[in-house]
Amino acid sequence: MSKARNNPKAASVWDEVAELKREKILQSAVDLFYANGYLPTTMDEIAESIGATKPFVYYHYENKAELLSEIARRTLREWLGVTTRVIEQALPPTEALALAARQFTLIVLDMHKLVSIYFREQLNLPKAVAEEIAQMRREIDTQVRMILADGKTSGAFEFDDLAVASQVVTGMVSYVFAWYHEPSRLTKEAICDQMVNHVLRSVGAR
Amino acid sequence: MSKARNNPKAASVWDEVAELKREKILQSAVDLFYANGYLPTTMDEIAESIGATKPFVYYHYENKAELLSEIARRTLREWLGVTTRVIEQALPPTEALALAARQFTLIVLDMHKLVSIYFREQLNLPKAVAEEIAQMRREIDTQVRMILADGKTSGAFEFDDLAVASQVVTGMVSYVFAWYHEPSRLTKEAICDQMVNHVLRSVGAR
DNA sequence: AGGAATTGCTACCGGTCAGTATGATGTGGT
DNA sequence: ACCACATCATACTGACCGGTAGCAATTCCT
Repeated sequence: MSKARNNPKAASVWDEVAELKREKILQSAVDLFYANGYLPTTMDEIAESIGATKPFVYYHYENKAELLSEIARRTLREWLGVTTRVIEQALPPTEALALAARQFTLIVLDMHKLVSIYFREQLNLPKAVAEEIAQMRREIDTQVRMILADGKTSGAFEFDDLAVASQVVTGMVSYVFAWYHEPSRLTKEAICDQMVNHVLRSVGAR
Repeated sequence: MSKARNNPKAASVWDEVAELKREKILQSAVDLFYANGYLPTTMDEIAESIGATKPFVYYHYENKAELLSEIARRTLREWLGVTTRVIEQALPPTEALALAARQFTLIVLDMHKLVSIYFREQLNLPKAVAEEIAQMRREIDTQVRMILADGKTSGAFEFDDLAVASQVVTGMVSYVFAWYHEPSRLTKEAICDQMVNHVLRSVGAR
């Protein structure tokens, strides 16, 4: 996309502008994908909603699938970041799970259009990207299991099957995307607090 | 669809045959919608997969959206049936919630293709059907809240916000559709057992 | 200023697909 | 035997949309 320039200073300015355009396009795509779905949304609509034309979009993105891929990648990147940072801190299991649940929920709330699109449109991701995303999900799952297994052996948690518990926890939190919408009666912080409590209780934390 | 016939006996036989054809078509649609998504699936594919042609399908179903609508209706009908029957029994809150969670989970497992399609393709439902389905969801939510509120006032449950708790419970169970697939390491009964435990703990049942 | 590369638009193509017009075939009633 | 209707196939259409070719405008460097 960003062709090499002679002047490195001008190049960085240029890159910044191009990045801004890409961001505008993506935001437009997010709004439309969220409201009308990925397939029914046309590239013309995306372009029109920012007062541009289809070739403008194609100049900045390879194709339609690239927009969806970017949305999925951003979502998973954030989630993976949460679990990775929590693991690194080596906290006691209850605190680790509480922190992960809180941050995870906050991401679902803050990026809830992105998250919704990701869940709905997984099938429309190009094969290669789907595999890449699946890999990230496996990593997240592994890290969640580490926290849960840690808590089970230490007696902090109480549940039967590790795989089910891990899916229950991620499911409970992820599913917030399906019912949260703005304006909300509760603040994001209040919702996070509640979710942390529910998550902790669901795995039998004392 | 089923035109009135003179002979009532012949009519009932005819109806039975027609119903069988409709069912075959729907099963084919379910498999294809599940594997490839609603929009990418063509009516030709649905017809072909049962060795028929497109007009055959159109003779038995008004249009493509009717197939999706039927899938959504069946799913919601089952769920609503569960909560309604549980409420009717007027059990103590813990038992009521346990029973509802178990049956709800079992439906997600048994009809997991239908459930997956419903969640993914909600946006593609015709406006009228979407409203009809939303109404059923509200009824389910109301009934779940009744059970939870009952348990909270009686001291059997312990949680903060009723709306959040209700979504957490339904979410946890519904989300099973996202990770369950056959063949499964655990039996359906084992999964139901686990889910009941997680659900009860998540609302602080002691 | 002049030229070249970057950036964007107008206009079009090719393919797909829901839905249908028309007619062939079978089946039951009389 | 013959009609009338239900049932389904062949073949088509009309609309839509992702993607692109080719040209116009703008900008940046010298």
